Amino acid sequence: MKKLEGKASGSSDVVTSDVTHVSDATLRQFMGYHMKRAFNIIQSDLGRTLKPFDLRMLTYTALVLIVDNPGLRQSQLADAMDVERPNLVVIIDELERRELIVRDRVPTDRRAYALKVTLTGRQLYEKAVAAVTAHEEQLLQQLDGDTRQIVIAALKTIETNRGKA
Amino acid sequence: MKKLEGKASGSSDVVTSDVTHVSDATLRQFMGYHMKRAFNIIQSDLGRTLKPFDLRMLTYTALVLIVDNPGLRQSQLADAMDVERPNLVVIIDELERRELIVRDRVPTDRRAYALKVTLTGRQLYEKAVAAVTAHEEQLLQQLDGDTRQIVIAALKTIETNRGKA
DNA sequence: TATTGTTATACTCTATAACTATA
DNA sequence: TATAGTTATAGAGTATAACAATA
Repeated sequence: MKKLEGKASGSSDVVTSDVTHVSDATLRQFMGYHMKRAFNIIQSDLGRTLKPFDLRMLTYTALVLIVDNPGLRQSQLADAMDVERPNLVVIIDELERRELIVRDRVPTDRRAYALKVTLTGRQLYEKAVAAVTAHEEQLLQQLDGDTRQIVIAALKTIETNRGKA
Repeated sequence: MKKLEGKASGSSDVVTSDVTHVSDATLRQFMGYHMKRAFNIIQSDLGRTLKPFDLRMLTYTALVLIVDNPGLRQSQLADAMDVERPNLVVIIDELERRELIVRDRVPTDRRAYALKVTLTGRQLYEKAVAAVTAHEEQLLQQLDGDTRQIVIAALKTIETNRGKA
């Protein structure tokens, strides 16, 4: 929580309602509050890192998953990305328009597409992954390996508890 | 990462591109990836918790900070919430329209408003905080106190590194 | 009947510029 | 001239219903 300077109420005690320091006492214990703030920063920071490649977090994630899983179908990718199928369509459209991936037909199921990276896509992937790795190293430089692992494990646990709360 | 069932390619080896399990090998090391997934879950889960009170994460956070900091100004609140001032206006509008808070004039600075909770607002606050606390307890039940503190400390560190990466 | 991808649509959150009234 | 709050607006992410083609 940022400590807000505010304007001191002066030497008099007449003005009683001036807030010179914002307290987040009630929120401090809530994971969601900290998560949101940290995620906002990661999101915008990562956006800056990906801008030179004309990628956003969503297009970057989709590209990486397609490279790692050639032949992936859109519904599988949507599931893996935790994105609704309709919202994935525009993401795939964009990657295809830029000729970073292709939509191949699946011979055994003519409803589906097998997503594959192109050479151009793979080259962009290499550069983008390197940039993101360097960026994360900067962002997390003060956290040691053990701490990172604890955090990642905790985040996965939260995932697992989805819907139970 | 959810393990996707996929359809087995059958007993033959002819179909080579069927993905039966989505690998996130490249993404697994990225904090931003896990953070996004966990935050999405917290966000939607929390939304469900706050729905009976007709609150969202943003209106809830604003209400709590106003209760904890009577007389807070909008610009201070925007700063504390990491929200742009224009975006806070509609949040405050909504809370005021529902008579949960009031915009009092600051006598010493007629440009500013001193935000204060009403009795109705305070009553909603009590119930909402209790519900959110219970919800978080459910969501984080598998994480012990030490782990939670490590995670929160890590999230704050990320906040502190804002813009450096 | 069920599933894959698609279209259309709506709502929320975020970000910027420009205005007003005060300081 | 700078600041507090506001208006307008645009972009991005998310969510649901309904459709055509195929299984």
